[in-house]
Order: sequence, then C-alpha cells, then structure tokens
Amino acid sequence: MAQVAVMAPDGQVEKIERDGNPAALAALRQMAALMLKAALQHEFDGIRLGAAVAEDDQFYVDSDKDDQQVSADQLDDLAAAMKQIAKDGLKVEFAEVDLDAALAEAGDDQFTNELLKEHAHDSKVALYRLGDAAIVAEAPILVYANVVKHYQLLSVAGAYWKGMSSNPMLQRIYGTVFFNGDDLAADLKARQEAKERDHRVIGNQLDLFFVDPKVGAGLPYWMPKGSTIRRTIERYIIDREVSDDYEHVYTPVLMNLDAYKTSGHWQHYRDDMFPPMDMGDGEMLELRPMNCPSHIQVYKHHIRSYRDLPLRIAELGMMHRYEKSGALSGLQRVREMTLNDGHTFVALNQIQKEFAKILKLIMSVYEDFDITDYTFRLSYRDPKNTDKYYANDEMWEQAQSMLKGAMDDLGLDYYEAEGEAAFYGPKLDIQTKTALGNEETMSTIQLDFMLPERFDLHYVGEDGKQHRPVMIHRGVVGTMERFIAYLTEIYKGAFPTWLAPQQVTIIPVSDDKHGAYADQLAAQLKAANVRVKVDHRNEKMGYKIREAQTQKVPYTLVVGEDEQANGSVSVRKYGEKDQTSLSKQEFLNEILADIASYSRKN
RNA sequence: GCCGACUUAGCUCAGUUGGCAGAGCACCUGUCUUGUAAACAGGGGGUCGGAGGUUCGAAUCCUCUAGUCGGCACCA
Repeated sequence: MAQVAVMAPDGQVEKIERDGNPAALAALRQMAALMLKAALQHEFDGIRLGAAVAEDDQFYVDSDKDDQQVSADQLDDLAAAMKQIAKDGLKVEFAEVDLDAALAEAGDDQFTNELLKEHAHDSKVALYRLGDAAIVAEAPILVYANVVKHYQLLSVAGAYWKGMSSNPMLQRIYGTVFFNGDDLAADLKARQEAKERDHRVIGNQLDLFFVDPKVGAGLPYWMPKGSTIRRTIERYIIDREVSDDYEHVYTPVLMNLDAYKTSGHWQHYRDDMFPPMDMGDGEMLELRPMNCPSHIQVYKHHIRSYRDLPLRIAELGMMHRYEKSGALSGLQRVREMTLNDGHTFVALNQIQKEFAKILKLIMSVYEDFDITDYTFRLSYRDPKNTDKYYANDEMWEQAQSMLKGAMDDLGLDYYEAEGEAAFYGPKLDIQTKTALGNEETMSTIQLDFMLPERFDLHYVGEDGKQHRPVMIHRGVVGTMERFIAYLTEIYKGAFPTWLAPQQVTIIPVSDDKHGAYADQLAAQLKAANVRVKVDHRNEKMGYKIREAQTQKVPYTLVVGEDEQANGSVSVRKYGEKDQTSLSKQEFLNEILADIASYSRKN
C-alpha cells in the first residue's frame, strides 16, 4: 500500500493513499505545475509567470517573456529541467511570509504580484516553496519532487490573463502527469485516440463533408454520404416532432433588418450577425442569426385563440452567424447552420407542462441515438453584467425560478451557471463533450417573456380579452452540424445501421459468374429501402472487404458459387472477423429489424 | 478576435546548408478473374495557400495576407 506525503494549504503534512486516489493525483498535478514553474524560471531568465494550476486531467503554467514566448520545441528542455529538480531531491517547504517581502522577491513580475496580493490575509501570504520557485498555497500539493517521474509536457497555447480578453495574453504550457508509467502511457494513448475520433478526421476519411477556405471559412459542404446521414436524422426528428403536435413551416433566411431591431438582436447580438445588405432603395435585409422572429411572423399571421395553445411551430431553419475566425471548428462551430428549431407559444399556466413535454422528447431522442453522457445546465443571466440582457428584473427572476422549479419537480440533476443565458431569457442547456474534451451545448430549452412583448403577441382568452403568450424556444438535436459532428465522434464513424450512409456492400466472388446474382440481391434490398451497393470493381475480394471495413459499412455480403446455388448470403458485420451464412430472407429480416430498432443493444 | 505552430498532388506526408519538386494511397490504362483486411505493370496529376521582397537562383530566407490546427475569449 503505497502512500504519499501531501501538504495542505495550511502547511500540515499527512500521508495519503497513492493509488486510485483522486486527491493524491490532484496533489501530484499541483506539484508538477510547481516544478514546471521552477523549470521555466530556471530555463528563462526574467520570465514572468501566471497561475500554476492542476485541472481535472492535466496541469498548466502561464508564462510571459519579453522577446519570444515559450515555444513547443522548448518543451523537451523544460521536461529535462523538471527531471533535474526531481533528481536534486527538492521538497516543498511551507512558508507564511509578509506580503511586502513576497512582492519584493517577485520583482517586476506583475502577474505574480497580482496573485500574491489577491491571496494575502493580514499582509501575509502562504506559499509553497520549491527551491527558488514558489506558488501561493491554495490546493493540496505533494511534498517530494522525486515522486514526480511520469509526466509529459503536451502543448503550448495562448490564454488571457485571468480569462479576460481585455487582459494581456500569456503563453500557457500544458502537461499531464501520473504516479506510474502505465497510467501515463494509457493517458497519452487516450489523447491520441481522441484525435483519431475527431469528427474532422473521420469526416475526411469517410468523405462526409468538407470546409474549403476558397469558398468560405465556416461554410461546410455536405458530401453525399454526410448528406445521407443528415437526411435520415432530419426525417427522424420531423417525424418525432409531428408525433408531438409540432407544425412544420418553411421561412426565409433573409429578413428585413427592422425585425431584428424589434427583436433586440440588432442591439444585443449584432457582433454575431453578418452585416446587413443595403438594397439601395432604403430596404435593409439581414441574414437571420436565429429563427425566432420568423416563427413569430407565423404566429402573428392569424388571430390566435387560447384554444390554439400550446401552438408549436417548427422548422429545420438555416441561419447564419458571423462567428469569430478563431472559434470555427469543422462542423462543431460554423457560420452557416441548420437548427432543429421549434417555438412553442403557451399561456402562462402551460409553461411547466410544455417544458416537461419538450424535455421528455429530448431524452427520448437521446436514447434512440444512444447518447448517454450529458449534463443539464440551468443558464441564468450574469447578475453583474445585466447590460447584456433584456432589462426586466422581474421577468428574469420569474423565468429563472420557473425553470428551476420545473427541473426540481422532474427530479433531475442539474447545475446552475450564471452568465450563460440568451439575451432574451434563461435556458436549460444540455451539455455534452467533444472527443477532445471541450464542453458544448447540444440541446436547449429557453423561456422567453421578452419577444412576445416586443412583437406585441397576443391571443384571445376564454374571457374574450387579449392575453400575452410566452414563448419557449427549443432545439432537440440542436444544429444538424454540431449534432452530426458529435455522433461521428461517439460512434467513431461506425454509424449504427439506420444512420449509416451505406448499409450494405455486396461483393461477388467473381464478377463474371456472380455479379448478376449480386445485382438481383441488391435490387431486393433497395426495394426494402436498404442502402446497398455492389462492388463490381476488378479487384481481389480481400481488397474489397478491406475497403468495406475501413469505410465502416455495417454489413458486407459475399456471394459466390454456394450462395448463388442456394439463394443465400455470407454475412460479415463491421468490426467482426467471422461470417455467418443466411438465406436472403433471413438477412433481410435481420437488417430491417436492426434499422427499425435504431441498432440499440437493449 | 488573441497567442503560438502549421499550409507541398484528390488524401496522408517526405523534401538536408537556398541549386532540375518526391513517396504511399487514390485516379486512368493493361494483364490477371479472384472465397473474407491491400494482385502486378505502366500512365496522368503541382503557380509548393496568396501577394510582395532578398538572391545569379526561393518550397526553403524576410514582410504582408488568407486559412487550418492547439488553446484562450466567445458560443448552437
């Protein structure tokens, strides 16, 4: 039972279990960060240093130099310097020092100065010292440097001081560390696998989509195979929505700018919008960044009665947002996207029920796609920066507490995040993680008391008087772009049969002898809406099988003498080495059942 | 947008100190006619992201610019 010595921020040292203990690993990461800081000080004279932080799965140190920032090819030297520190047998010493003394020691390093001042109590500051280096004592840290043996410095990247874009940018150095070599190797392998799982890599390998700077950054082109996946999902989600009494519409991607002035987008969201088009006769047209004003026009086109509510308007609505260049990423972040959008217009007393109905739909859809790794985030406005939002404190309080109440009633776990709301209202976001570990919003349900007021929406109540409806904005599969990027990553490109762009490859053993049988088989499958292709190319069987596997086609059928003679097929499933012999009908039954069940295991 | 790195054939990538632009895969043609992850041979394919500069000479060095990637900030 190995143990390690860990120092708490009050200087107390205790021994804790080393293996399988998250607290020990966190202390190790903190120690590695401190050692990296010491190494940076040692390697680069006069370097200024920001935070040295241990995160969930890595550590980092921020740095700033006068001439050139630390570059990736200097990571080896830094790692070597860390090794020397471990070799020298340094250990962490706790010190509570006068702030003035600490500041004097830090010299003209403004970042360290600021950190010290922030953490000072009664003009004293608690430090962990390691040789010449020191960090503010905040989180537990390992005591002995020689325990830090298995680490790797990963990358450098810019990061704003204190996470504020108005602050200077420092160079952040990321690393990973473990108590033993196997864990480190496993971690590095997982990082490598994450890169291979990246939807941009798989999207290229499987020819799903491309983005070409010559025709526009952030404007993806869907190739036939990607389009097939998308079309399948679009049909699916529309069917699900129709079952839930949504009414689908088509509305233009262009709209008069005045509508966005009325909605408040022009005031609050302008930076993310493409510049308006001046038509030369006083008319200004705007590429829509959201579909809500469009659906509001649909609502307003008729006089609405309380009997019409909840009124659910839905559309796969294409919209354009001028995302900053550095934010663009494959299909995950684009400038043109199609949202699986829906707006429900409800009376005040229908909100909670409708919210639950939408959430139920989302969770049911997630089940069909086998999406299990997600969290609920209640996104509120930032109380410190209310300028960003529609100004009506009462509305915000009411909407936020309604959302929270609804989640509590449903008994679902969630976390709350200030500053994540839309400008017009709070929302429930469903958060997932990309292959590379970045969190993103997949689905969303948003409460909106603002737009109905701005557009003066009303319905005639039971009492014959006019009442104001409430809008609920929601995206179930979110945008087609992001959703398919996400699916590509969780499936590693091996789409379940119902989504696979090509579901079956038929390989005749000899094209001359068995090609006709293969075509006949393909025709039968096509008649049952199976996406199938016969590989007639003049290539060896092994070659065709290999390609069917690398292209991740769910079913490969080989047909030769035996199959032709008794009307059967030899079936090989993706990722399996074995094959089974089935009659044509048995195979058809199997694949149709597979498709109908969304290929779920249970 | 910001910091850093990168950009060479359809794709993945070599290209030394500045000295005739390469490989594998893919594609085309031919031979072979095939039983579960890559047959053999030949061929075509490039303003080395773009613009300017240094130089006798630039894929290579410098400046600007666009894009991509890693992050940060922002966000579906």
